[in-house]
Amino acid sequence: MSQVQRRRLPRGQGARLRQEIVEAAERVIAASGDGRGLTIRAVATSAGVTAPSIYRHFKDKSELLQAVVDSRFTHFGLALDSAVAGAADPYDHLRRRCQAYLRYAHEHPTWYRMLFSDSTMGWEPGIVPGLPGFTAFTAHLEAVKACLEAGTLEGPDPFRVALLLWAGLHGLSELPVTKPGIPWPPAEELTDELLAALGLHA
Amino acid sequence: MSQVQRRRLPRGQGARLRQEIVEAAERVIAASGDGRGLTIRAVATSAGVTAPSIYRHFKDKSELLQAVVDSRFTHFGLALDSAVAGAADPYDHLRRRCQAYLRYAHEHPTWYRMLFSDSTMGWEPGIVPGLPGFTAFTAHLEAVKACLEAGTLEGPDPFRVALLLWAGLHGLSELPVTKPGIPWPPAEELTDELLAALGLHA
DNA sequence: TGTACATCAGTGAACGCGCGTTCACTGATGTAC
DNA sequence: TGTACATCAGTGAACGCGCGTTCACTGATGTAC
Repeated sequence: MSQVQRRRLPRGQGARLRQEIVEAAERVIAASGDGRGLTIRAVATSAGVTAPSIYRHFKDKSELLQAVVDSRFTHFGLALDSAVAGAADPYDHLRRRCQAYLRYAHEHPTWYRMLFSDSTMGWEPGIVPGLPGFTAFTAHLEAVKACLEAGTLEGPDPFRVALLLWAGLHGLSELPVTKPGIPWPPAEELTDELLAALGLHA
Repeated sequence: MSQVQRRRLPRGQGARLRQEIVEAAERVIAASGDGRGLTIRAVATSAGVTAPSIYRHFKDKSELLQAVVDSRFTHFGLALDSAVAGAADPYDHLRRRCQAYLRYAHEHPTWYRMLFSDSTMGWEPGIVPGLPGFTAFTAHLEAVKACLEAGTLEGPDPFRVALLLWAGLHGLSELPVTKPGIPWPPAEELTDELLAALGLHA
C-alpha cells in the first residue's frame, strides 16, 4: 500500500532485441525479395526467438514493417548524402546525387521497390516534414535549385524540373529490372543525357 | 476394340468458362488492389464455380495469373493505339500516346503496377517479339523516331530518347500514387514539359 | 429412331500447410526493506 | 547483507483461418451402332 510505484530502469535488453528483430525482418524481406514475404514466424526464427516474443516489441506485423521502412529510408538518405561529399560545383553535386540514387536502386532493388513503388508505404497526404523521405526530396529539390541558379537567373520552375528528373530516375531505376528484355544502355549515361535535356549542366 | 478413337468436337462451354475465370480473376485482383491478392478460391466464388473446376482450365495459380497479365497487356496496347486515331502530325501522335499512357496508369493503377512495376511479370531476357508488351514498346519507339525525323535529320539516338521518355512517363505514372504528399502538378503539363525537354516537338 | 456408353465439365470433401495472434506460464533480474 | 517479491522478457502450446491442390465422384452431353 505504502509502496511508491516507480519506473524501473530499462534493462537495455528490450531495446537491443527490438533492433535485432528489425534486422531479422530486413533479412527475411531481403531473402524473399518482397515486403510481402515478411512473416512474423520467419522473423522470429531469424532473430533466434519465438514468434510471440515479437509482440513484446511491436503491436502487430504492420508496425514491424513500418519500422523496417523507416530504417531503410534513413539508410537511403544517408547513401545519397554521403555521395555528394567533395562535389566540385552544384552540377557535380546534383549529378552525384542522381548517380547515387540509381546505384541504391540497383544494389538494393527490394528496398527501392518498398520505398518508392509500394503504395502502402506512401507518405501521408499533406507533406510531412521530418520523415526521411521528405528530407531526401527536399535535398533533391535544393540540389536542382542550386544547379539552375548557377546557370541562368531566369528559367524553368525548379520544382517542376526536380519532379521530372525524379520521375526519370524512378523509371531508370525500375524499368531495367522489370523489363530486362530491353537492351538498356548504362544508367549513368542515360542519367547524364536526362540532366542535359532538363537544362541541368555545369 | 474396333472403335476408332476420334476427337470430339469442342463443346464451347470449356472456352467460355475459361474466359469467365479470367474475368473473375481480374475482378478479384481489382478488388484487392494487388496481383498478390489473387486466390483460387476467391476467383472460383466470383466466377460462380467451385475451386477445383479452375484446374480444368489452368494448370495452377501462376498460369491463371499469366493469363490475366496477357489479357491486361493487350488491353493496355489497345488503349494507346486507339488514342492516336486522327493525330495531326508525328508530334501530335506521340503526345497522344504519352497522354494515353498516363491516363491508363491513372485509371487502372492496379493493372499498371502489375504490367510495369512487378518484376515477376517482366519480359524474358532477350527481346521476345509477339508479346503485347513488346508491340507497345515498338510502337512507342516508332512514334519517337517519327517525331525526331520530322524535326531534324541529324540528332540524338531515338532509342535512347524513347527510353528516357518512357522512364519519365513511368515515374509520372507511379510516383504521384506512391508519394501523394507531394503537390504534383497535372501529369499532362509535366508530360508536355518532358517532351519539350527531350527535343520532341512539332 | 433407340439405346448403350464414352466423354468431360464441374462438384464436394478433404489433405497438409503456414499464417497472425493469444494465452497462461517460467524463470531470471533487480529492488524494497 | 539477506530475503521476499514485483517486474518483465521470452516460451510452449494452441486457436481459427484461408490457402493451393488432390481425389473420387456425378450427371449431363453427344456419339456409335
